[in-house]
Amino acid sequence: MDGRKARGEKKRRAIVEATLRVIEREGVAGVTHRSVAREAGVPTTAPTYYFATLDDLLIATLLWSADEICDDMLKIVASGGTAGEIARSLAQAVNENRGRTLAEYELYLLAGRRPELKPAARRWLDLAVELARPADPVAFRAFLAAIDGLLIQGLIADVAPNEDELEPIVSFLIRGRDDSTAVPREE
Amino acid sequence: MDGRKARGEKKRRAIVEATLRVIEREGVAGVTHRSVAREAGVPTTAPTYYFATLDDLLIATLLWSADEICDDMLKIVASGGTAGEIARSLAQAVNENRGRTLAEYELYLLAGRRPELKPAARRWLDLAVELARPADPVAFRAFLAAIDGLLIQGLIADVAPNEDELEPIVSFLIRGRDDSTAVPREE
DNA sequence: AAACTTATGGAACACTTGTTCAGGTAGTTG
DNA sequence: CAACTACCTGAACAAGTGTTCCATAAGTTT
Repeated sequence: MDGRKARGEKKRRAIVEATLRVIEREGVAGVTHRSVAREAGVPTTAPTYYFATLDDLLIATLLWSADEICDDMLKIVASGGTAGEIARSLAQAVNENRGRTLAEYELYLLAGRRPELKPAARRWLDLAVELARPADPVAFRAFLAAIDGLLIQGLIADVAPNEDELEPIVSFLIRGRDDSTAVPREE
Repeated sequence: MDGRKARGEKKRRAIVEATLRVIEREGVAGVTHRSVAREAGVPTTAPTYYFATLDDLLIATLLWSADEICDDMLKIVASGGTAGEIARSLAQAVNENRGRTLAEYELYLLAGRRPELKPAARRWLDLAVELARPADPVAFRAFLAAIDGLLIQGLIADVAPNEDELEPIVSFLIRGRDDSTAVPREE
């Protein structure tokens, strides 16, 4: 094992994390080699060294962000996956984690223009289907679509909705899915 | 009436339309004074002349795009507003008009970072509520959220969904709203 | 510890960007 | 038709961009 490579891997990840922070703060438009380097506290040319092109850096950030989204979802499912849990998570996403959510959607749209990124962007959707094994696929797809819509609309609301406002909507979507299996399967 | 001003107004609008075309093609990232000028067939400095800053140009484009979205929605409502009509519209948005839809969502997110743009970005939502006067506001909000979700998820699907795939989902969302006003499936 | 390899970073380059500005031009007015 | 004014634009500039390159430092192997 080469210690040099290990250190490199670490710095590489630090750069990706810094990129996500830059996007949270200034949007994808604010991502430049220099701004990322400043944020990560590495030399100006480090991002160029680790990522052939600026695009590659954004792609790596999207992939990493996609992983995090999946992790978050697993946590929600693990904690029961009730309407209340989901509503709390959504409320957090558009309030405390507003910047992060905004960043995730900017990266989401990036995938709209890069076919090779699509699988990563929608990984959480596939994972959700796999975990829930919905009895009524149509209702479940409506539910998943509404999640995205609630988040994105929460981002452009004058005051972002809180848990209590979201809960009835989420509840409606779950109930509508199939009354007999109101709660998603646990593991 | 000064003919000079009339001509200016026309050119101003041409620049905004060119901006939207650039966003469709290359994304917000591709918008520069020069790229817009090239697209509109006007001198390089014309965009700067008509819009104090590049931001102002994007803002004007968002406002114009918001108007168009509202127009489209009015058309759908005028044509009956059935699940089938809505599904056809959504299918068009993620297929024939894919670029346009992508552009609209990029501008949407722009509003997430510019509070003053939020009202314009969600105008179609307010208009929808006004037109529908929903009996069940919770269900209607779920429906509106799902619209956004279906579009954005359609943009990152490997193959965008067509009218027939969307119709059951839209239908489910409308039916859930209020069983007594369920729309009979045609075709 | 010497030889070797790989990671690293500062300086530099060519390029594009947003924006300024002074002059010219077209439409309006007396 | 001459004077005027408001609109418009081409050239130019300073600032910031992505990326290259090579000298150097750091780590590994012999």
